[in-house]
Amino acid sequence: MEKQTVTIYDVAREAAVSMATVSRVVNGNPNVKPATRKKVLEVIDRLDYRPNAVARGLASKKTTTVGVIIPDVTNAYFSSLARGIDDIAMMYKYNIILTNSDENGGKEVQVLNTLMAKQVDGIIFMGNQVTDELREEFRRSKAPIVLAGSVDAEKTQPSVNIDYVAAVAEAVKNLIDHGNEKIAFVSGSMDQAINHDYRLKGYKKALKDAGIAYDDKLVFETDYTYKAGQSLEPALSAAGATAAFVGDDELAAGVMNGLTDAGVAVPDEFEVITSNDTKLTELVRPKMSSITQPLYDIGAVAMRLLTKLMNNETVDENTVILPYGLMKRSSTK
Amino acid sequence: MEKQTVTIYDVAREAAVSMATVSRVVNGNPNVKPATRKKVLEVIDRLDYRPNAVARGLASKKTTTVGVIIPDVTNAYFSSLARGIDDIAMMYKYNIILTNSDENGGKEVQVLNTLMAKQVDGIIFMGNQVTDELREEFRRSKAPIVLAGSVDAEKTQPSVNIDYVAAVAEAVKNLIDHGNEKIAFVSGSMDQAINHDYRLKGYKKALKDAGIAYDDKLVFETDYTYKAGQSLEPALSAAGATAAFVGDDELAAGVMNGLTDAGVAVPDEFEVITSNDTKLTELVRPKMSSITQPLYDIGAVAMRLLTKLMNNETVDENTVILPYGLMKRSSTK
DNA sequence: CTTTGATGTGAAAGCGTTTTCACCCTTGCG
DNA sequence: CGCAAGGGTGAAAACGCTTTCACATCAAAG
Repeated sequence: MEKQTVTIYDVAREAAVSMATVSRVVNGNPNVKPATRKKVLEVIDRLDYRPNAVARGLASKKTTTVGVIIPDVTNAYFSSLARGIDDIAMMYKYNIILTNSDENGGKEVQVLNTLMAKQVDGIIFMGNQVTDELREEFRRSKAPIVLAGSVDAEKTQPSVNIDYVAAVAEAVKNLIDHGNEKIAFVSGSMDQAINHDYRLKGYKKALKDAGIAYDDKLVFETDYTYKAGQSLEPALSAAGATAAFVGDDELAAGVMNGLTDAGVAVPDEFEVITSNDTKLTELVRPKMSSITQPLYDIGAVAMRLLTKLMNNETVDENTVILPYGLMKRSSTK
Repeated sequence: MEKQTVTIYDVAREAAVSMATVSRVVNGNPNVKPATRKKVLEVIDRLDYRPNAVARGLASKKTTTVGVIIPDVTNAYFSSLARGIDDIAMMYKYNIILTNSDENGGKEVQVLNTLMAKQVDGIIFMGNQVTDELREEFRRSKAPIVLAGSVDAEKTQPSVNIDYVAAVAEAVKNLIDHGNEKIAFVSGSMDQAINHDYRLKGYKKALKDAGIAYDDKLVFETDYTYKAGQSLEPALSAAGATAAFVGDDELAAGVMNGLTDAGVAVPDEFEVITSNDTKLTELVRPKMSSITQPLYDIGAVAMRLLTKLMNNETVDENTVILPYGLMKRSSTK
C-alpha cells in the first residue's frame, strides 16, 4: 500500500475549479473571489493536499533552497555562522543544503556543481582558499554567491566579514603594550587568504608601528586542531616567544593547555590571545582573551544579503564589514 | 544577459539522437552503442551540459537529498553526528537539507512538512521529545525516517544509539565505587525521553544495585548550556552532593567550572562525569571523564541505515545499538 | 533463407506545478 | 444605455527530465 499523493489536479476536480485557480489560492494570489477561495481551501484541507515543491521548482525556476558550503560543521566558529545563516534562511522561507568541504578545493568545486545542478537560488560559501578553478565556477553560477566569514584575495564576490587586519593589529598591539617583544603568530595554512593576506598583515603592522622587527621564526603555520596547538609548546619556547596571537580558538586552547601542561604559566609567563570568541574561550582555564566577532550575525547578515541578491534588490554595499572588538579575559595581563 | 541554460534537448539535437538516448548516456545505461555514447559525450562536453536535478527529481520521483533535523548545530554533540551523516550521505551521492529545530515541537512539525514537500528521499531526525503530533507526521511520511542519537519512548522508528541505560548505570556505579553516596543527576529537560526514560533509569539502577536510596532532591533539571551548569554550584553544595553525573558536555563544563570557581576542588572534593565525549572534555581542566560514544559513527551508521531503507533493501535490525565506553580523565578519581 | 532474440534507438507520455492568454462578467461612469 | 476597465477564471503551454513501448536492426540458429 504505497501512500497516495494528492495533486493540484485532484483538488481542482473536487472543488470544481481549474488548476490555475487552486494554484492561485495556494500562492495567495489576491485575484480570487473569497467564496471560491474558501471552497478551495476546504477541499485542500479535506484532501490534505500538500504542494510538491519539486514540481513547483521546475515550473517557477525557484527552489527556495540555498546551498551552504562549510569547511567543517564541527568547528565552533563555522557552526556559529551556520546557525545564523539557517535562522535567517528559515525566516525568509528558505532551506539550507549544507555540505562540508574540508576546505578541499576539489571537493568544493564538485559540491558547487551539484548545488547548481540542484538549482539552488543562492549559495553561501565559507572557506578561505578560493582557487582559480573555484573562482571560475563562481563566475559560471547564475545563482548569487556570498562569502561569509571568509575572504578572497580578489574581492570579486559579495561578502560579510570583520576587518581582520585591524582586529589582529589591535590584538597584537595589546600584547606589545604588555611589554612583549617576541610575539608568536600561530595560524592555519598560509595558503589561506585570511592568514596570509589579512591576519599576517595586521600582525606585521602592529610590529612595525611599535618599531619591532618582523621575524619569520615566530610565525607558526599549523593545523586548526587542538592537538596541533598542544604540541606547539616546545617550539614556542625555543623561539623565545612570550606571547602568541592565535588564529583559531580550538587551536588556541591547545596552545594554552600545552603551555600550562609544560609548566609555563599563562598569562604570567606567556600571554595568549585568540581570534574567534567562540564558546570555547569561556570554557578553558584561564579563560581566553580574544578578538570578538559577531559570529551569529556574520552568518545572519550574509544570508540576509543573499536574499536581497536573489530578489534582484539593489544592495548599497556588496562587501559588508561588521564591527569587532577585543575581549580581555584571563589569558592576557 | 541572463545566463542561458542548455537542456537535454539541445544536446539531443546537436548530437542527432533522441532525448532518450542522451538520458541513457547521462545515467550510465549500458544499452547504448559505444559510438553513440562517445558522440553524445562530446556534445555534452562541448555544450557544457549539466542535468537539471529538479526536473530529474520530478520525473524520477527521487531527489537524492535527505532532510536532517538537528536541535542545534552549534552543539558539539549534534554537530559531530551531523558530520558523520553528511560524510556518508556524500559517499552515497545524497545531499543534506539541514534544519535547526531547537527541539521545539512546533518547529519540528513544520520543518518535517517542508522537507516532505521538498520530496526528500529520507529523513534523519535528532531530538528527544517526540510528541504525538510529531509521531503522527512520521507515520504520514512516505520517506523513511531514522532517529540518530535520539530515542523515542515508543520505539516505532528505526534508530541508532548506544545503550544509555547501561552506560549511565556504569558511569554512576563508577562514582559509587569511589565512595560517593550523594550523587547528583544533572540533565536537560525531563520531558526528553533520553533523560526521563533512559538516563534516569540507569542512574536509579546503579543506586539500587548499590543499595543507595534514590533522592529526587539530587536530580537537577536544567538547560543544556554552559551558563546553566556554572550557576548550579550553590544548589549542588546545598544538596550535599559529592559527585555528579551530567547529561551534556557543555553543561558539565559549566558545572565543573562553577564548582572550581567556588573553590570546590574537582575531583578531590567533587567528582564529575559527563555523557558525550565531545572535544570539550579534553579542553577543560581538569579534563572530564566521560561516557564515550562513537559520535561520528552514530551519524554515519544512521545515514547508512537510511540509504538501505531508501533503497528498499531488507535490513536485519531496525534498531542499532553501538558500543559505548567509559573514559577516565581527571574529573573523577 | 526465415526465424528468433538481443540490442539499440526514438516518440511520446508523463511528473505536478506555474504562468500566460484569452475570455467572460460585473461595475461604474459619461 | 453604451462602453471601458477591471476582476475572476479556465485552457493549455511550458518547465527539463525519465521511462515505457514499439520499432528497427543485426547476428546467430534452424
